[in-house]
Amino acid sequence: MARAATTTDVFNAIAEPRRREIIGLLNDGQEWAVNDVVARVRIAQPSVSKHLGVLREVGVVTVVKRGQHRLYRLHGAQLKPVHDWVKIYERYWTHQLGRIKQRAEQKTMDRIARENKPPYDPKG
Amino acid sequence: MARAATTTDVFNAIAEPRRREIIGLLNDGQEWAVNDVVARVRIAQPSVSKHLGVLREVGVVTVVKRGQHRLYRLHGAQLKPVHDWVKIYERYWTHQLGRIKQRAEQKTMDRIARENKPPYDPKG
DNA sequence: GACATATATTCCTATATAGGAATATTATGC
DNA sequence: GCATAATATTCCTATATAGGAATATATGTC
Repeated sequence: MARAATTTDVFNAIAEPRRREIIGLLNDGQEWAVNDVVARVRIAQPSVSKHLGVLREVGVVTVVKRGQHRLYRLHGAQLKPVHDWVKIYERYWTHQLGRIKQRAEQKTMDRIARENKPPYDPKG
Repeated sequence: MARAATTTDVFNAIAEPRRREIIGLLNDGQEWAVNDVVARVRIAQPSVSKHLGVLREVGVVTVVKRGQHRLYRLHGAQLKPVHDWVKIYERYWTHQLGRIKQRAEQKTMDRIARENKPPYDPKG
């Protein structure tokens, strides 16, 4: 099987750094014509159109026609699943204990982990 | 150019849902042997090994050998860049205004956006 | 209608997957 | 040393990119 399409979900869509860059631009709450983006990120216009297309397919941007322009707007709420997912792991970098205390806690976890393993029977 | 390698950064690594699933398992603070993971997620062992390899390359998991086992442990701090990035967009879904107020605010933003555009000169 | 502007689409290529199957590697027990 | 267990690696294939180049499709202007 190949890798999932970039349009499969928002996780795949934002894996591409240029798409994150574009999302960052649109975060000013304004509507952006394609050429506005082009002028800022210095990616060729067809590539920008394609990236915007991917973002639109996953709902991260919306688009309206106005004259010969297509105005893109960020629909940031679509990024929530990423936030929800990664938030689960927040405690790994926030809630800063001192290094020493942290290491002690780590050792405790190690011991507990060893005592409790295995959490289930692979052959069950 | 092809898509960036899954091991390029953590954004690419977590785009694959099965890898996120594995990360979720390891979040119990314990060490997991490969077969423990295999028994839980019902992906073939070679695939699990490969997924763990990708996660290891981007530093999301660490591994130690113990006997014939390889014990994988989550190093969740490596997920911080994802959190930092997506946190920028938190205001799109938290800080809940009522629907009506939200829509009014939206219209205000629309007007401001129109008045202020363009924020720079594409031909400058 | 001719022409320019804004944007999308098509065609191309190199590259890299994810999974399956088979096999290799490493460690353990006897 | 041999069988077994645990894990990694290799080989295969279908698929899907991202970007470049060229072109197509509106739309606006005179």
